[in-house]
Amino acid sequence: MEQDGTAIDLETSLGYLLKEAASALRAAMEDVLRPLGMTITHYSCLELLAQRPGLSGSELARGAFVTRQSMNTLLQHLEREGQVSRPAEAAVGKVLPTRLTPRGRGSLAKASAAVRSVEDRMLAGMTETERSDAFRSLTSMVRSLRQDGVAVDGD
Amino acid sequence: MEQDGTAIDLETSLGYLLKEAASALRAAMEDVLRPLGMTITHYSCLELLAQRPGLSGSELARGAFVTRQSMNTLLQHLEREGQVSRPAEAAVGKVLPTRLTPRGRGSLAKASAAVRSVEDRMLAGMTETERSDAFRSLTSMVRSLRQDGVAVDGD
DNA sequence: TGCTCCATGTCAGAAGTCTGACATACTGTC
DNA sequence: GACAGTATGTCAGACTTCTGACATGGAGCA
Repeated sequence: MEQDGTAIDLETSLGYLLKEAASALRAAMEDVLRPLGMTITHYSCLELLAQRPGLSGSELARGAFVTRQSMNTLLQHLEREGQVSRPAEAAVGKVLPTRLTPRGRGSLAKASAAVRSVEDRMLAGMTETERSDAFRSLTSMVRSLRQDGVAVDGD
Repeated sequence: MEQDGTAIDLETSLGYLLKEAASALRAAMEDVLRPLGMTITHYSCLELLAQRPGLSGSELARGAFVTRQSMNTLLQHLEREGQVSRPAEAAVGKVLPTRLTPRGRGSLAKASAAVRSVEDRMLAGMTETERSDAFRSLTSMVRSLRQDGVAVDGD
């Protein structure tokens, strides 16, 4: 039971460091979104819809890195609150294209500014080289990890 | 409501890319840990204890990037299952130093091997330059984001 | 000593997300 | 046309984590 070879050194593990960075970003985003009564998934959903109106629930789920069931719960909530709108029935297939309402756009404007301040702070603490290195290496990490079926929506 | 300046371009956002990479890693780890009946936080807790025996609940929480309340729930569960042990009362202060039991070490051995396979796959898909670039830029991101109070345990 | 401040452990309840399951609709393959 | 395979939306239930709150113990300071 004492094989040293199987242990993972957390101090030098790239996976641990990635988790640490993601955790720091998540905490910082939650800090600025909480005063607005918004969660990260909530914000992500609105931001995705602003950039690509008409996205389906499943597409939004993939873009926000949650299951389509979780996104469905959120969408029903947002629809009741009047932040998004969906047709009662699908025009074609089962896909229900979702769109932002003016109210949703208003919520997003505040949230987007708050999130931008976090991202700006993050970028301000990095050199130009570090930024492009981060972009390149993170892209490579994603590609490596996606080799087999490791989709978020795993059913 | 239509200020283009406030929107965040998800395609080029380093924050979004970081979340994407972390999500891919999380999904890959869950895929290999689920057959072992273990969650990521569960595994993280055991791995931390293996490297630094006697860690307190709060310290484990910080190391696993969850609140101390969540870690407490997990520790009570692990204690009932006989994977970790804690003294009934604190020797000094309120701190309850936690240690792995032989059973816990056994669980960790399997989990650690599984997680290592994921990390190896990730690293195998990256060049040596990308690995060191990732380490450097992620460290910089963490430092930038930690500037103000963005601790995991936020109370 | 007495006081304030901070860290820890814990309980209770709420919120978010997940897995499992089902019905339905499109796609391509024979 | 018939079929299997895949994708979507949804419901139900369970699990994990979170926020809020409280009590306790140590550290620093007047």
